[in-house]
Amino acid sequence: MIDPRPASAPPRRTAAEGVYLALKRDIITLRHRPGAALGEQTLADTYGTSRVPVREACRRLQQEGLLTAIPYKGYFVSPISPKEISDSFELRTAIETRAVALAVTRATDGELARLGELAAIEYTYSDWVSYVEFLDKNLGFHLEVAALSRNDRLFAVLHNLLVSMQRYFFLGLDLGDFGAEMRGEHELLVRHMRSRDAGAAATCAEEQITSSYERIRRALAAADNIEIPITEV
Amino acid sequence: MIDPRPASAPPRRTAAEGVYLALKRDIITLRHRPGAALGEQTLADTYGTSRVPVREACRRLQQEGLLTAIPYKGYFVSPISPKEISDSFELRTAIETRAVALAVTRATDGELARLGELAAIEYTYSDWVSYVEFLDKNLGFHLEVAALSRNDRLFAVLHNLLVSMQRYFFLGLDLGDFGAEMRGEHELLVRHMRSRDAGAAATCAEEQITSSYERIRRALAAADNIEIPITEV
DNA sequence: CATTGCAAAATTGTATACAATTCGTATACA
DNA sequence: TGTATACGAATTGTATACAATTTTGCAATG
Repeated sequence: MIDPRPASAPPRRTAAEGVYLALKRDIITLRHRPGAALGEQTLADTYGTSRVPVREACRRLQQEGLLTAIPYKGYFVSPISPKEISDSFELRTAIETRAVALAVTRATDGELARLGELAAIEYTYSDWVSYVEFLDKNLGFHLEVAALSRNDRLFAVLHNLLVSMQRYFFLGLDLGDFGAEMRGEHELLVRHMRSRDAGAAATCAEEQITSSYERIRRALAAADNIEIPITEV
Repeated sequence: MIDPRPASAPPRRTAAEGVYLALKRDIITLRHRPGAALGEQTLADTYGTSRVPVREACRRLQQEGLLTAIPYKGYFVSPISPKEISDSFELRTAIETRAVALAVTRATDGELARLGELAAIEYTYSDWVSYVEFLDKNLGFHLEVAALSRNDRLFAVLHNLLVSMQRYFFLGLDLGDFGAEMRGEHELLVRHMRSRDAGAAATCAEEQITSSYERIRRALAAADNIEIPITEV
């Protein structure tokens, strides 16, 4: 008899898993500001469990780059520096452009059609709720592209990267009114993919990632004088 | 006062760290065959510690893809499948070609000169010791290229990937007599980098990674009839 | 003979206690 | 005043005990 569980079993609902998810959410949404000091005992008290599950959660988040451990000081929410943002986008470009090219050669027409549906997302400017919803759907779109590459290892790495990059969008930066533009970009990308032009699709993806980075960079520069939680430890 | 420790502090010599390193080495060198079953208690006995440090080590190795956990069965050394090898090389190509291109634009002449020294490595065919030594130096060369990209995040991901791929070279496959050829490839790559031609260097790197993959693929196909620890769980 | 129920065994998850290490600070001393 | 040092506080690391969950073997039953 074959194990009835799906290939990648969903993690059991355990205390460690709970702390991991809650802490991750709180870090990504910047409820814990970059640079904030945490401690195993404090976290254990906060989340109502003991230090052991907290340790496990923190080690995972550390490996994902969201937490930084300083021995005998505690855990710290990894600071967001301009270089970290730049590095992340650079790595993302390297991986995601390849993912797009691979997806073009491997995805079925049906899958690309479905991807087109996922691309039809926007947000309304200065509407926070709509913006957060958009972020979630946008992540889903890019993860789907990654999945269509049919490369599990690539998917895992890109997934981790994209999730940790979500944090940048919660900085409260005024990126501007780009809902429609981004939707257009997404749909253009899918169009290139559906016409099975790997080169054009990859180039298109690279341009879009670059312009996304530029939007953040500009907003960051413009917000230079206000309170941005970019810490220098 | 600035913390006198280097930016990335070397991990303390702790029991968990010890188990992690030993287990990782044993997995990479295939002392633990792919598919082999391990268990927390067994490992704790083996390495002379308790289950807690073992758990931590296993979780890390799991995230790095070297271990697979099956609930209430134990940990298993991740099997090596043709698809896993293919996926890994694909991801490696995506990241390393970009690393090379970035290094070309960012490394100093001195750093590239030093890289040229690291490139001067060979192995003598059918000499296992020389081969293992070569593997280590070869990893060092590619890691140095990654470091010269000046992208910490890219470095971390590529580092993890390259280390886990070392396993493939311990399968006992007869890759053939390519010591001199690979040295030539390395030196050609460095030459392109020193002439600051990012495009040529990236293309060169991609070709070399592909040919490395082809060597493994051919050897794997040739060894199809003999005992290769490619497990299907 | 297949299926179900159940209890024992195995494994993982969690809490707690304690050991080990490091840091900060106060104090002694030159 | 500057420096060394010793001690206490804080933090992480480890072991052990126990609880929770799942698997497995076996027998009973249709």
